[in-house]
Amino acid sequence: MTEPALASDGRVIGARAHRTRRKLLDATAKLLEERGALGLRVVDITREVGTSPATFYQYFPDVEEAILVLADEATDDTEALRPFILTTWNDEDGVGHVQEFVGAFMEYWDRHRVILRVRDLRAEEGDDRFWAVRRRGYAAIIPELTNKIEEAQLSGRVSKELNSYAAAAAAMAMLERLLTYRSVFRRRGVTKEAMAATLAAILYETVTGHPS
Amino acid sequence: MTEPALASDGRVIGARAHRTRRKLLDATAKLLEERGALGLRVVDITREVGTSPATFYQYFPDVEEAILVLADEATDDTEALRPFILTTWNDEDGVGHVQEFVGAFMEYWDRHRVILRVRDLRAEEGDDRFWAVRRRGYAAIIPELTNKIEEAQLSGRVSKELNSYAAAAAAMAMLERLLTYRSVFRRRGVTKEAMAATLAAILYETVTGHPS
DNA sequence: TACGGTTCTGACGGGTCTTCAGATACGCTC
DNA sequence: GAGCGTATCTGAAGACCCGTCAGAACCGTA
Repeated sequence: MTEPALASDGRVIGARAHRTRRKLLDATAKLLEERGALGLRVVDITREVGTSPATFYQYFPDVEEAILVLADEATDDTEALRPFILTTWNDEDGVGHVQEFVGAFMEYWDRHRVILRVRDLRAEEGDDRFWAVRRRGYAAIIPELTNKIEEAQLSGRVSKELNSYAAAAAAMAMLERLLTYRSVFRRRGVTKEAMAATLAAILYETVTGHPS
Repeated sequence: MTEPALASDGRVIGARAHRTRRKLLDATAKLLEERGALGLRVVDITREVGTSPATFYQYFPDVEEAILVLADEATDDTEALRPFILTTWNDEDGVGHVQEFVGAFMEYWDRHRVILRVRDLRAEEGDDRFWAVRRRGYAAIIPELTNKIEEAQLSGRVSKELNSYAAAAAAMAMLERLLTYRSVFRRRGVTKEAMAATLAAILYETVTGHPS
């Protein structure tokens, strides 16, 4: 993904244009952070960069497309999580491995939360492009979790009643969702570490069936 | 909540105005469904109702405020879930009770998904009003789940390492998140029932510590 | 310095936002 | 069921945003 960028007329763009496009993307991310997805206008983005609206349309048909590109970039970063999920979670330090995975996931989410939120909203609203990006992100993770659950089911540690895919998705959903609420936990006095530990414990039990 | 509505100049509104306001809210919900949160404009809402933009501003300072009202109404409906969570989940038909709760939750979510999505987005983006509405919704549920988990911890069925509040929130997060992905499960051949069963199983185990 | 292609933007027609002041129509009284 | 007062609605207007295009500015090269 993230192919060589094109201008709206289809031509391959040069170095200067690439820098401009980059600045526009960065400004989009910044304003998304500051004002949220609903109040995001082309003029604001270009003002932020110090260029004209017309320039924006050279590179993106609309604001949503710029967000889509950002979402795609964030999705590339899912690779950072792969190493943590390719290890076995069944050896003596299983819990430790899971904790590392959860830690990596938390960091990943922190890096990209603003974009991922909009990605997920648009995907849920039924936009196919965001849907595809989202799926690509999970394709790196859910199948591995599904495998782990199926292993656990074969050894009888996890009930065969569970649909392994649904359970894997549930585990991811839980992680993902909770990370958006860090501030709530903080207010309630739950530290980042306690939260990571709890998430890891639930994940460990759900996925491997080992008691935690 | 959902106090007697006021017009933007502060006066209490009469029956006719109430009907107009209602139509505007319904149109907002409808367009939110059809076009999503990003492409929602005042003109479209008023065109849908067959009135003028000026009328909209009689009742709401902006589109977001109308969505906030809808979110508040959806939150009132959380009451429908209370009966299912006030039962004990520790008697012989514990799993059955959990399944009923999950079923009710799925229906609740189906009724309000479009609104709840935006509510959560805006809450996560840091808007205090949406945040408060959201918290009110969970206040009806999470404390009860937290109690159940603490009970289970006292009887030694659930690890005392878990932060009970975080675990309760995790369980809710999982439910909530997954329900937005019904269509994915459908495509993968997971039926609504299988999904409900899997969710109930995970929830039952997480909250009561009984093996499922 | 002059040239050619790449990149940027001023300016425009068309739409939306938001606010008033004034028009309308509801529902109440007689 | 006519007339009235007020609650409610809206047309119109100024400001701003969208999206496009033709032409201007820029940059690298020779």
